[in-house]
Amino acid sequence: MRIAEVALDNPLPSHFDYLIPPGLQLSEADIGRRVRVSVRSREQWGILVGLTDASALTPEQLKPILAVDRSLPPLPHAVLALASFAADYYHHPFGASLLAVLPPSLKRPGTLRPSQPAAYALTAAGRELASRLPARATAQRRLAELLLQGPVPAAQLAELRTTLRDWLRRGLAAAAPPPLAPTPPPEPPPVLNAAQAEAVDRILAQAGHYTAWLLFGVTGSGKTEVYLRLIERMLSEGRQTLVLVPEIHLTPQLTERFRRRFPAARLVSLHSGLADGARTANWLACLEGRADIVLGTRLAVFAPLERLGLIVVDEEHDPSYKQMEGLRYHARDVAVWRARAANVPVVLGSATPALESWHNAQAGRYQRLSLPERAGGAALPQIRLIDTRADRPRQGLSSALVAALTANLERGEQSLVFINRRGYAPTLFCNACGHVVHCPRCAAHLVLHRERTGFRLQCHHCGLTRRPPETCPECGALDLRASGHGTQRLEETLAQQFPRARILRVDRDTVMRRGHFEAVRDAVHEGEVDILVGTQILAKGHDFPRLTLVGVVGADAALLSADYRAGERLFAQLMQVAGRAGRAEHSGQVLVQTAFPAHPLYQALIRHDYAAYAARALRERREAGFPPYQRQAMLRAEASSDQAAQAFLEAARTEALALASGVTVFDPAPALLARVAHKARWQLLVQSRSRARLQGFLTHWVARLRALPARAVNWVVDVDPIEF
DNA sequence: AGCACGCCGACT
DNA sequence: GTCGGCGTGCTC
Repeated sequence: MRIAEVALDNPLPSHFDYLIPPGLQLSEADIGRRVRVSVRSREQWGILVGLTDASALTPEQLKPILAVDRSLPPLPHAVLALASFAADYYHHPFGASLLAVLPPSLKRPGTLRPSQPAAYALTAAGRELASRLPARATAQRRLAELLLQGPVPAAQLAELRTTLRDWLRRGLAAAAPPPLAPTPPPEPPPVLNAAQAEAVDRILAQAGHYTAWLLFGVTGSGKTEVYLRLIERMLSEGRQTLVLVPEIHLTPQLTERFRRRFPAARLVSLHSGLADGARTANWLACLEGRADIVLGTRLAVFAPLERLGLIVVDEEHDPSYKQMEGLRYHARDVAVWRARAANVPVVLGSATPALESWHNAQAGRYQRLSLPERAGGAALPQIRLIDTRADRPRQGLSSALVAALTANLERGEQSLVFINRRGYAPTLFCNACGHVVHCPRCAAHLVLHRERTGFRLQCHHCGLTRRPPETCPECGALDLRASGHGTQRLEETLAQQFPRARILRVDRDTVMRRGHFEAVRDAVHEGEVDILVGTQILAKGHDFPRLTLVGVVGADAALLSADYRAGERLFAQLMQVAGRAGRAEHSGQVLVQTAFPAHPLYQALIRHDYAAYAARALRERREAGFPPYQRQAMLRAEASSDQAAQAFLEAARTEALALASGVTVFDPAPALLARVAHKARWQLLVQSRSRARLQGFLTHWVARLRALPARAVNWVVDVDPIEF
C-alpha cells in the first residue's frame, strides 16, 4: 500500500498515482480526504480515491504526496460513488467530476481550513442579532459560531453575554443588539386534505427504502406541505433531507417557510449565488454533519451528507436542472441515482412533469401520487384564448386583454403580463430593403434594449453591445424600425395605456441590476404594484395572493421552434404562469393571445389538462422516434471555421459507424445557433432505444474520439441533451 | 484545465 | 534584430 490514487481537477480520464512517503500514515479510512500534490511542479489539491501497491508507472516516475488535510472529515463514500457514476454516465473525466463536488475555495491552494465566514446557518434569533452587528465584526463571527447549532441553550447564553460585554467594551456600544429574543415557536402545520394525507402516508410507509415518487400536483395544490411533513419525519429520525429547487430566486422563499416550521432545525442553503465564504461554510456544515435540511440548486445534489434520508426535487421538469457546461449532468436524474444508491425515497414534484418522468411513472419505474385540488379550496383560474387573427393586437396588446386589465385596475386587483422576451424589441430591421441587424460574431440578430442613455443593441448570446446604426448597414436607407415586443416595450405600452397604474417590470435585466428579487416580492405583496410585466422569472413558484389576472403575450413563438422540446417547455411555462392567478380567496383568469387557438397544446391548457397534453406529446415522440422512447447523446464541436467543426464530426461519424450496433448515427449538422462569438458550432446526434447500449457505445466512441486529431476543435459529449 | 515549448508578424 | 501570437502536447 505504498501508492496513493489521487483524483485531480484535470481532463484526463483517470486518477494519478503518487508515492506515500515513509512518514505518512494513510489507510482506507483516509479515502475521500484532500491531499496536496505536485503536478508539473505546481502544487494543487486532489482527493485520495484509493490505495494500491501497483502502478502502471515506474516508482521513479511517481512523486510523493506532500500533505494530507486531516482537519476535515473525508468525503463520504456515497459522494465518491456518486461522482464516479456521474463521470461514467456523462462521459466526463473522473477527476474533474469529483473535484467539482468541492466548493471553489477548497480547491485553491492556501490554508488547510478556510477562515470562518461572518455568519451562516443562523437561527432566526441569531440572524436578527447578527443583522444589528457591524459588518465583519469579530463579535459577529463569534455569535454566528455560537448560534450555529440552533436555538441557544441556556448554558451558552453566558458565553454570549461575555462576548457581548467584550464587544461593548471595545466601543461598539452604538450598535448594541437587543437582548436575545426567545426563539419563536414553530408555526403549526395546516390540516392536510385527503390527497396530501394519502401522499404523505404512502411515502412514509416506504421511508426506509428507495422509491421514486412522482408527486403530480397543480400549482397551489400543496406540494410544499407534503415535503414539510416528510422532512418532519426525517428530523425526528435524525436523518437529513436534500431539497432541490430550480433557481436561486426560489431559495429565500422556501428557506423562510422551512425556518418558520422547523425553527430548531439546522437549515443550510447551497447554490452558486452564495458568496464564496458562505458557500464553503455551508458545504462544510454538510460535510461535518451539522446540517439537517439542505436546500439548494442543482449543484446541491452532490452535497456531502452521511445521514441522508430523503431527496426532494421540486419542479422536477425545470430545464435549469441540466448543467450545460463541464460535467453536463441533470440534477433530477443524479438525484434519482443517489436515492437508489442510498436506499432512500426521492420525491419529484411538478404540476407539469417532464415527459420522461411521466413516461417513467407509466412504466412503473416511478410511483405516481396526485394532488388534484388546490389546497384551501381555491378554484383553478379560468384560461381563455384570445384569437389574435380576429382581435389584432395593437402595440402587442389585444383589445380583450386591454379590457381585462382595465377592469382589474378598476377593481384594484393586480395583473401580470407575461412575455418571454427581454429587451425592447427582438429585431431592428430596415423598412427599405428588409435587412435585419445581426451580431457580427454570432448567427443571431441583435436585440434592441432601452437604457438610461438611449437605445442600445445587445447580443443575447455573446454579450456584445453597440449603438444602433442611424442608417441601414446594408442599403444606407434612413428607415430602421424596431420590430416585435420585449418586456421593455410592453412596459412602455402599458404605461401609455394605463398612465395611473403602477407598473413593475421583472426580467433578468432588472433582477440583476436591482439585485433583490425579494424587494419585488415585497412590493407586490404590499399592494404597491398594479401591473407586473415580466419573463419566466415571474412564473416560478412565487405566491402573489392579490394577483387575479394573467395576460400571456407572444407565446406562439415557441410553437414554431425547431426544437422538439419547445412545446413541452411552453406548456409547463404557461401552466406555471397561469397558476400565479387567483390563489387564496380571489379567483383568477388567464388570457393567452394566440394566432392558433385550435392548437392541441392550447386546447389542453384551457382545460388544465396536463395528462391529455402529455398523452398526445408522448404519442408524437414515439412516432417521431424521440426521447423518452430513444436515448440520445449529442457530440458538439466548436471551431473557428465551419469546415473544421464539420470535418471533425465527419471523422467522428466514421468512427461511430465502425462501432455502432443498435445505435443510430445521424449526420453532422450545424447547431440551431450556428455561430457564437465567431465560433462555428456543429453537432452530431446518436441515439438508441436502449440506454445500456448507448452507454456502451459512448464509452468506446469517446475513447476513439480522444485519439482523433482534434486540431483546433473543441468537442464535448452531451448525454440526454435538452437543447439543440 | 493550466502551462511550457515552438515557429511567424509589428515594434521599443 | 526581439516581444508575443496561440497551436500542440504533457501532466502521476
